[in-house]
Amino acid sequence: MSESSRYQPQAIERQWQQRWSDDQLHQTPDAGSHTYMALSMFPYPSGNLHMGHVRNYVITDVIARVARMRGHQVLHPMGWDAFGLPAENAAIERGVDPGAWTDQNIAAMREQLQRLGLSIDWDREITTCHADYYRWTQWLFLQFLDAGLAYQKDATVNWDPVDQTVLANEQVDGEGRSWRSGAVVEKRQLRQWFLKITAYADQLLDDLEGLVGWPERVRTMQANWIGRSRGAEISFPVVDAAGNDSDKQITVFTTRADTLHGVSYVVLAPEHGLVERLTTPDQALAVAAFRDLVSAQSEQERTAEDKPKRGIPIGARVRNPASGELVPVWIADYVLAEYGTGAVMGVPAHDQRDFVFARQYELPVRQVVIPEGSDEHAFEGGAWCGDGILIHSGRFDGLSSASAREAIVAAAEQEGWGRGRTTFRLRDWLISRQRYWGCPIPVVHCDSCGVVPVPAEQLPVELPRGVALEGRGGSPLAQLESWVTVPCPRCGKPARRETDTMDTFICSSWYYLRYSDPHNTSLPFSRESVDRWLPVNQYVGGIEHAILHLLYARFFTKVLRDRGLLGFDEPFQRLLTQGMVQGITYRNPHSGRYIAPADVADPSDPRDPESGERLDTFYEKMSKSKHNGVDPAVVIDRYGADTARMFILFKAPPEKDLEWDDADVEGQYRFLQRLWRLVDGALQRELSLAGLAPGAAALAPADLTPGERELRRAVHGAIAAVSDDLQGEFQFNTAVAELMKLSNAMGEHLEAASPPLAVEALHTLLLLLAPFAPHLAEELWSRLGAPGSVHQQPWPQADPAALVRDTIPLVIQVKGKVRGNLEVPADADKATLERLALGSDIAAKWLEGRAPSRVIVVPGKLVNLVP
RNA sequence: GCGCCCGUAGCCCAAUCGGUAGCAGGCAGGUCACUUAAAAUGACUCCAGUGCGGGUUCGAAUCCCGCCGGGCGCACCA
Repeated sequence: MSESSRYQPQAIERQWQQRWSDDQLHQTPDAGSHTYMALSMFPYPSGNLHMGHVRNYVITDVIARVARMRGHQVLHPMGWDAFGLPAENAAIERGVDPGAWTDQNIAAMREQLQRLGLSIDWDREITTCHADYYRWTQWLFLQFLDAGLAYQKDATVNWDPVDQTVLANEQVDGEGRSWRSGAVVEKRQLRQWFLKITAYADQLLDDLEGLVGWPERVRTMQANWIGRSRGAEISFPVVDAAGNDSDKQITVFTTRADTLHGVSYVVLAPEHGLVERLTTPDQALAVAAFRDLVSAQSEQERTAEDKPKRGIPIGARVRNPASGELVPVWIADYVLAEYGTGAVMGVPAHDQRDFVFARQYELPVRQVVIPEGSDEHAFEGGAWCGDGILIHSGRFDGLSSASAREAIVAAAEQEGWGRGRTTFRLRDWLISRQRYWGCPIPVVHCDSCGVVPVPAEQLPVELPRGVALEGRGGSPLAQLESWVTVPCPRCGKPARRETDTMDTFICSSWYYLRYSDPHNTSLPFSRESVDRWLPVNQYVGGIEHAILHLLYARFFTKVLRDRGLLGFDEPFQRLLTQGMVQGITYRNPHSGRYIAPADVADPSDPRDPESGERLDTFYEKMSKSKHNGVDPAVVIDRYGADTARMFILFKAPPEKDLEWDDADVEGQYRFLQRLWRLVDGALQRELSLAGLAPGAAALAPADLTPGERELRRAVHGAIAAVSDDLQGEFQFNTAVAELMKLSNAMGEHLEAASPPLAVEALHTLLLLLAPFAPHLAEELWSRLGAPGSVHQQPWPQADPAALVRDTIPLVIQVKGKVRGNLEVPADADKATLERLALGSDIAAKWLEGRAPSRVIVVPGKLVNLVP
């Protein structure tokens, strides 16, 4: 018979990848309604596959493979988020063509990806920077334009001085830094294109509730970002010097209409449009100086919470529409022009910021709400910001805050000085970018006709090639006069193309839809295809897109639904946010320098190779600058893709961070070798899966030896456990552990087992292994003579009969403490268990003859005797 | 400041409804076997009482309260 052999992944992996590709094993079926779409967030083609990618795609691959074995028609595609600044920067630095550079990177990365043995349907690959894709990005933009959801406006926007372009709010972090370049953004006044995402704010928020397959924290992050706040707008008429109402008024937004009678001043944002018109001549100079001061501050300085609040009265006064009282108008740096109405009412008694401000400028503090059940609240520490009962509020006295808010809004609406209103923190999405390597915005500016959309049949508006990129700022396209000047599509007179390109997040807001119909040349996708495959059953990607991409994609889906292009509300049914891959990191605590692990002689006592200083050791996200990265290609070269896959899946639960550890990789490699030897041993015995009729289920349990029964229990226990780990929450780490357990049990019992049982065990092992280590499973499947591909087999079913035990160890507790075990029949009822327990030596010893006052019986588990 | 998540052996991690904390699994360590030796392999094995303090319960890693430590989000949003 065959000689024993060694597991050599390098020899088998490429061969199977080729075979699968030749056999079109991963092609998406076009018939059937039992569809399943498994999707990874597509990568930016940097040219280098890193471990984070590997983790992402391996997780999705296992999900796709299991779905296939469970009988679904599976769509598991891949594509490239291929517009973006790295290509343009490479062009500027090295003079290469961004398109060619990107295509090269894609080729390199595709090659690396294919080495992982992913079951991707490459026929559906999409690339966002290719005209056959971005043509439809432009087409969709025109849909937004047509729906009134795309518009231009002058606005204060975030300018990234490093990347030389504007950014959306979502792309600036809490410290005011660009998500890409890390540079602190500047504020600029520019005319820009926006998408009206705020029109969908309510839906985007409300529908989060239905996304039960999403991690709670992603949903909260989005809810926070959208930031709905229900309140009221109240208008304060501006009065003239004599105290009579003028035709002007200041409208404030408040969530605390109940505190209206406590207003002691009204504050405008320094940038508010009314400031100039309302400032009295005697205050004009001071106001101008103050506004200069404020505008000189960065956003960050201005919004720091601990910063003292500064303000100045502008001389005007307004009348409180509820009390008739006249109060002064101020401007202050703590009021933001962009939020609400850019104006607030100052209620020092009931708002901490107003309180601080009032103390500083000696403005009156008037209490109009008292905590329920108390008298007056002392204002030593600050404002009373909770709800309570109204006082000093005229006709609203005695109402609770909640009912007062309603009553005051009702009165305001009736009397015409206010109304209920909801505001959002969410801003419209700024999508213009002053860069070259992006999707051109398909509009033309005509002196006679204004903004004219490029007619759909003229799409794509192709990105001109051979543009000189110098990185000097300003839209590179604007310098290409021959491209810019076009006849107006409407009147034919000379007009100018829009020279900004779109935010690349637009491209990624709909790519998942295109996979359903990637070669469609008359539409971005057909309604039939998109409704057949989408929404995505399982989406997998990094948490860093919790707000950005995931919010934009949800917005797009809703708009396209309203345009009749698709028939669902949400794009991603379930979302798995995988954790980071971290590498061991050494840093010299004095110099702050990162030391590559290869330069650390003794990991148990890490020293700086130059100075000999002791190094700090920790795990951090892999990155070039920290020298803590592990190259997937190196791991695959050494151990094979299956080992890399198994390690990544086993080392940590998918949503947790994973600490890369070479020793553990080695351990996984050993496990796969054990499997190989296990099968090798079976081949020595001339066992075969050729007939594939295990027939073990037909064997009466009574005919089995104890070892065989143990083996069957292990086999079917593993089926049950792995199946369970792979549905609902994905617990790949415990699923792999179950495989190890099974292999351990097989190591123990396989040799002594009769052929049908051994065959059943081997068969099952390979089926369960297939999604995790697809090459090895296929190779062993083939070596055992089984027909076809292991990847086209149905997922195994556990036989409940195999799991049944005759006796179980019953735990005897006395007063909740474990005192011993008793072997009892597995099917014994409560009364029997109680009798057995009470009659046991354990009970006799610990109860010392007393009868228990209480007996708790948990069938199949334990009996607790309480004296 | 507000909200969410996490804390179990030296390390990574398990533990349906609250029901024997690990014959879940792995890494590292130790002993032994095989070997001339080593590697590889196999067998056995050491190690925690679940961050801390209370509470509920017959019984708490699991539920509740308060702390400590770590991570994340939001934060002058009216």
